[in-house]
Amino acid sequence: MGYFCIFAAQIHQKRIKVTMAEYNHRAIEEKWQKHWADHKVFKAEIDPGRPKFYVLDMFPYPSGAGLHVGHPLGYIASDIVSRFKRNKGFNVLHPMGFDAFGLPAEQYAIQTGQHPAITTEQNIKRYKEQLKGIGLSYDWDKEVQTCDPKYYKWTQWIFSQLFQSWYNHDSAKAEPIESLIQQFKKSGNAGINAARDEDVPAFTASDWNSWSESQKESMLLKYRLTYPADALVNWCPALGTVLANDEVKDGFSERGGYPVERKKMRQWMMRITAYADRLVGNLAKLDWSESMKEMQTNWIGKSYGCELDFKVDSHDITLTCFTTRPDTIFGVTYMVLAPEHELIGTLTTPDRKEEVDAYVQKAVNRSERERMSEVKTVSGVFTGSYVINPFTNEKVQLWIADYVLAGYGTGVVMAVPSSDDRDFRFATYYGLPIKRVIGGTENLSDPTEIKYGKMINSGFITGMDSKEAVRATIDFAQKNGFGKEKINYRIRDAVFSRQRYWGEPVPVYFTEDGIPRLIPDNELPLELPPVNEYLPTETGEPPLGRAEDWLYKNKHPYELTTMPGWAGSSWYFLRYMDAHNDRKMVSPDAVKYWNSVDLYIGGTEHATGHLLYSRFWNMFLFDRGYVFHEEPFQKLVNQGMIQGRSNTVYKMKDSNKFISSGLKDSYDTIELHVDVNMVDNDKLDMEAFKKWRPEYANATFELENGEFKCGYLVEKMSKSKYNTVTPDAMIEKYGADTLRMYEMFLGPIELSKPWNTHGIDGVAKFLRKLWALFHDNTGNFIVTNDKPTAEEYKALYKTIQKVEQDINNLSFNTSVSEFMICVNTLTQLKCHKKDVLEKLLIVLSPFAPHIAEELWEKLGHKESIIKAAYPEFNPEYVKEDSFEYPIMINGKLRTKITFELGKNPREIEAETIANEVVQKWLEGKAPKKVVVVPGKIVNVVV
RNA sequence: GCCGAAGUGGCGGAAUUGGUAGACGCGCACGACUCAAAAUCGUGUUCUCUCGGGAGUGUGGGUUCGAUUCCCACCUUCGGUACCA
Repeated sequence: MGYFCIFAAQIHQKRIKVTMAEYNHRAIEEKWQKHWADHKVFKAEIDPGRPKFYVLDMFPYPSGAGLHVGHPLGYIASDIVSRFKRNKGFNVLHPMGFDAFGLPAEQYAIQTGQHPAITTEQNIKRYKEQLKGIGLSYDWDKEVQTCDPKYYKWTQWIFSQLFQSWYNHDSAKAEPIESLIQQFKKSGNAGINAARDEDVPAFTASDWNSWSESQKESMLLKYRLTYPADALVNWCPALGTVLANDEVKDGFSERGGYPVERKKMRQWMMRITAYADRLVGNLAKLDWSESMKEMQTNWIGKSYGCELDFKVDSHDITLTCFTTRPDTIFGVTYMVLAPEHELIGTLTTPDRKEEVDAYVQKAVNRSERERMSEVKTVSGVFTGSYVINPFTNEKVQLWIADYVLAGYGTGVVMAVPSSDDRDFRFATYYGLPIKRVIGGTENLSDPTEIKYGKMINSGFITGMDSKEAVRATIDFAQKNGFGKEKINYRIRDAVFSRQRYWGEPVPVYFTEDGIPRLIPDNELPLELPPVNEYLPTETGEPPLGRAEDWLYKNKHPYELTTMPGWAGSSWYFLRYMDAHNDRKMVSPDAVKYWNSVDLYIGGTEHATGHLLYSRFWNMFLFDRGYVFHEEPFQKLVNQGMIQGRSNTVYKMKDSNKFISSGLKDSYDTIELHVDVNMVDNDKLDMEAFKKWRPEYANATFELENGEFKCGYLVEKMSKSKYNTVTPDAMIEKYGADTLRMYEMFLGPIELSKPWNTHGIDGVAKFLRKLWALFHDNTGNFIVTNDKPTAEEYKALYKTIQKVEQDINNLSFNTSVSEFMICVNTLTQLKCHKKDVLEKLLIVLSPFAPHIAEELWEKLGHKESIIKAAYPEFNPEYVKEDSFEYPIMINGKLRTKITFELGKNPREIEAETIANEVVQKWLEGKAPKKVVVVPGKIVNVVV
């Protein structure tokens, strides 16, 4: 590898000396990056006199591998917008920081004993160097790092605010907990419509007032927006921590891919469910992609329906089920409980006990993964009890089955085999009755094929339409007191505890009664204590249990779990506005001015994690008056992933001979990955390959057409596949400006595509051409003060117009094309005019800022091009003289007619076109008949 | 299974509200300059053909004078989600 780099660099330098003597990207880029940093050119300060624009990148987790060429795609796009907006006169806030708490640094610490802060710091340093090398216009004075105590002081402070708040559904916002206490004192909890735990008993004011401090506190925990609970969580034994739902994919951890199991543990929770309705409802107002909104909508999973009460036969028990299809109530032929349901013991008849116990045991012990892999299999058991359908007074069997989830609705389902697939499969398997209630299903072998229609066999709703029947049944149930309208959500409260070291400590300690108490704001931050090892303790406590003498006021134990990765990232966009404020999370003046993010660029992978949690926290802070906009991210763009393009060679088995790709089928070969840096356009550099590994030193090659061709694969970029391309290598070879433009040229930013270094030459050529156009053979800068011709202006203004449109649509690939066309045209016209260059540079500067600054300076400007005003588009020069419009003759022939400028064909009266045709078509031979198709086209009959 | 996005030359990708499909770049071929190579510049490059044309934007239909664009059905790829009642 080392050998190869030297080799490649030599080849490359030779080329540069000969061909690009003048355009020295290294010197230019170094010069301007230093200039920008020294003069703090991108510093953004509150300026009420200027309009603001906030452009945000999703800040990275600084991993040990550094950035590869795929990471900066979104950063370059947002940088172009930032620089463009600055030229347009906006005061642009464009910050960067680091999401620095996280598992990889901690795993590394476990292996090496090195404090994660040290590796994190090293990685951040490397990231910053790489980012600066690309010439991104960040205001580094606003940098934040989530692991910095000065930052996480405020993460802890937000936690405290959540702890001291409850959600009032009547006012539809979070309120201070004091207002709840006042109501409890006055009238108990009757009439309070709060987001709270399910198991809250009713109590009166005198109950409340008679309670001890501990009793009151335990009750308040059921209302607070963050609260401890014994929750069934996703436990990952390999990582030794719990994971949030969005961190689990198909039963495996998203990071590391370790198996995850269900386990009941005491956890801090975030009452995000309180905000479910607003989180869904607000999506309509946001300028996000439909797919992104869809993902969040599905994740929140709002469904309309009702709860219905079923009395259990010969018990004084009522089972409540949730259904979205109360209209099918007359088709209920049995009822099902989740295996975790708490009443199973009571409801199982003695003769069924043994079988039920065995089933429940099996179902509950099964891991999430097993349960998922057996999705389509049917299993269940009869309890021996019966329930009574409140609409028909019919007795139906009560079953237990694992297709019913304890966590959704009430854990009880009314089964309608004739309209639900799962119920149908279950009923068929166990021979339970099936009663058809929807018209049209009478003769179907699978009645679930028709889900909506006219109700049949359904008592008083027979003949109604499904929709109508839903309304009627809900009304009926409400009137008779055995049901109520209900909206159910799929989303669960978020688990907020991690059994980990490298995260924000939860600012809580416990008093003797086991009640959590907040650490006062003025004592924050609660800093991470040193520990001798980053593993859980022998007694199974989180790593913080190892911290010696770590007690609040020397006597109260602290909370030992830490916050999850998403805590720090859920509000960082606010901190950037006022990054160094040590008295407030962010000053009201700063939030008032910068308000919300105008453009947010990042990957789709955060749809149900970061982007949802951030909206939740921001909404909460809005409710409590700390920020002034409900939604944090107005416009969101998801950049695609850049995959790696791996190259492979085919080695003959039992030989050191390699076969060129096209010939491989005639031999028995094995496919091996080779470093893509030794391959150019799938042609292998054989000398470099021989030096790559000692075992290949005497390799031989079977060539085709005199060269050795490699195969290729599109895969994730990774070191082990030798397909990583770093921005550093590209910048060294081609320069940052070329890299920036090439990444944009690759295609629409939303699209995922493999990286292919090959096409970068085209962009590099463009910049060299631009440079060459304004320099003579000896390297002297040449511009003239002549007034540009109309033709030259046309080339320029077309580009100005197109690029401005493109930036507004974020379609940068076509802008790059446009620049190429412009420079090619100017080269052909031999245009060295100052006026043209000046305007072109301003338009180009967001894309290729270094070369633009350099030429700008050569033009004699003292101020950075950042401060230059974006040139106005002058339509005078771009006007076409005429346009052509297709004409139909005799309904068949087609020709074109040329029209004067300024008239869109659709704006011209069809008759006018017809007249033109009469005059111009077939000179001397007037059409016999002109047919006008209204609003469309003229059909001329000759 | 459900939801969403997308299918255009050898490749990445262009194409306003339906109006000359393939912009721009890569690659390839030829030419100029070179002793030569690189670089640079120029020409050509969807396929096919009997050189007049014919076919062509995943497939099959439809609407239209006209469809990459709109409608219906299907196929493929990618992303999300999955016993959510």
